[in-house]
Amino acid sequence: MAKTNKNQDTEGQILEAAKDVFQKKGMDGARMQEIANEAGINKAMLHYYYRSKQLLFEAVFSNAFSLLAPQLNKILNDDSSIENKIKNFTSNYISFISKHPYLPNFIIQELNRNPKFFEKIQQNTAFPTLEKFKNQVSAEVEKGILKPTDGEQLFINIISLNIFPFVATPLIKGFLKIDEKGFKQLMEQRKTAVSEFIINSIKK
Amino acid sequence: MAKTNKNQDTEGQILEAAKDVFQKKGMDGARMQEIANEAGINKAMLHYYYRSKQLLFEAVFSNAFSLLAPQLNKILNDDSSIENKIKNFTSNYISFISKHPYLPNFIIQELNRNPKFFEKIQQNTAFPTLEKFKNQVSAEVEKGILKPTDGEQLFINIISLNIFPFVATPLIKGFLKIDEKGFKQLMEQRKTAVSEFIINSIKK
DNA sequence: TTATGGTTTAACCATTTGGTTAACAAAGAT
DNA sequence: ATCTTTGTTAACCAAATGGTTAAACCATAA
Repeated sequence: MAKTNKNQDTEGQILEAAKDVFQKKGMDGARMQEIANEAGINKAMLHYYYRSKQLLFEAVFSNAFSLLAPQLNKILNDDSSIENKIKNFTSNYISFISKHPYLPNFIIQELNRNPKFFEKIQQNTAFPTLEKFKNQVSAEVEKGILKPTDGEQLFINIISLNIFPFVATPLIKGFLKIDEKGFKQLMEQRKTAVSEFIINSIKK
Repeated sequence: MAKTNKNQDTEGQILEAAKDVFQKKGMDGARMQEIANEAGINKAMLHYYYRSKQLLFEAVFSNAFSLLAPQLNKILNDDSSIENKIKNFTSNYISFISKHPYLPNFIIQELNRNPKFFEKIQQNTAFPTLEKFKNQVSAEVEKGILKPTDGEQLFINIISLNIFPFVATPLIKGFLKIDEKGFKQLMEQRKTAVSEFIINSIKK
């Protein structure tokens, strides 16, 4: 069994290895040889399947981004109340990122390196927009459910509180003098602490 | 006038150029030649004054970090009330970073690349600790000024809300469909919006 | 004036790195 | 069986890059 076909999904192995290396080291720090080693194949295969480092990188980046986009959609385009959305998003997002710890930093870093990537991605992925969220905030303010609140600022606050600790993990570990275990505990607490913090602030 | 001395502070020019290049491109993306060009001198001078890329980088990094540390001290080791600290810090920090936009991302990125830097820095710089802040939060909770609040989580929230938008600028510009001007406006609003948001949440 | 010492430069070097090539291997098609 | 296509590899290449060197430069102390 196994090994009937020659190409045991080499392409997939490459993408997997590339994901690991690129997410840990970034475009500039990553080495094609290291990706090949990690995939257990010859370096020439990387070019056979993906032509260039740049294209391989873009494949990984698109992939990562399209993993994150649906997460954001949960808060932007869903029909529950703002309060429920915040609760769900916070808890889900922290769970999700705990499984993909390099993801947010990778995306942010590479977006800073080359902001044009955003446009490139925007076309491929089904892209979340803010309109609905802003309207919903206005509506709930009007109804007296929320205090006067700017939807854009609220959106920034939500993603800041949820994403930042995973982007700045070493900084937080350093200041709080905690190790990986302590960090995980803290993030576990944040699944509820963050949404409470936000809701306390905006709910009338 | 001028040009009496041979070494017109070449060392300083190098550091300045290195700062620019390293902060924009990171350790891996930076090129010694580019730093030399930006400083308008021969590449060999970089090695004459700083021995190696690694050491030049560390000089820049230490410098950047010791610029940021005092900012954090404002919130950690100062005698005003929690509420006032948050107000002052938020406003000051956003002003400060607007003048050094690459700083937070640079530090976070390079700390992720090599978390050991933290220890290296911790020895040099007068290093802010969380003890005082945590005690103060507990005290104000006890006195009934604040709702029950965990000091560590509050600290994370404060720095998340203040720093994240500057780390993830391209992301935010993308989602909100705004340009540099719109972004600056938004950050200007945040000088008060963020502290109100936090205080609304924790004040009894 | 001329040694002297730090400063600066052009040329050079070894290594790394992304990418290519040519030969080979394994299936599938005929 | 043999031809053809696809997958895979070792060896190779040119460019880039961090770093070195030896000579030139130049302010100044003797």
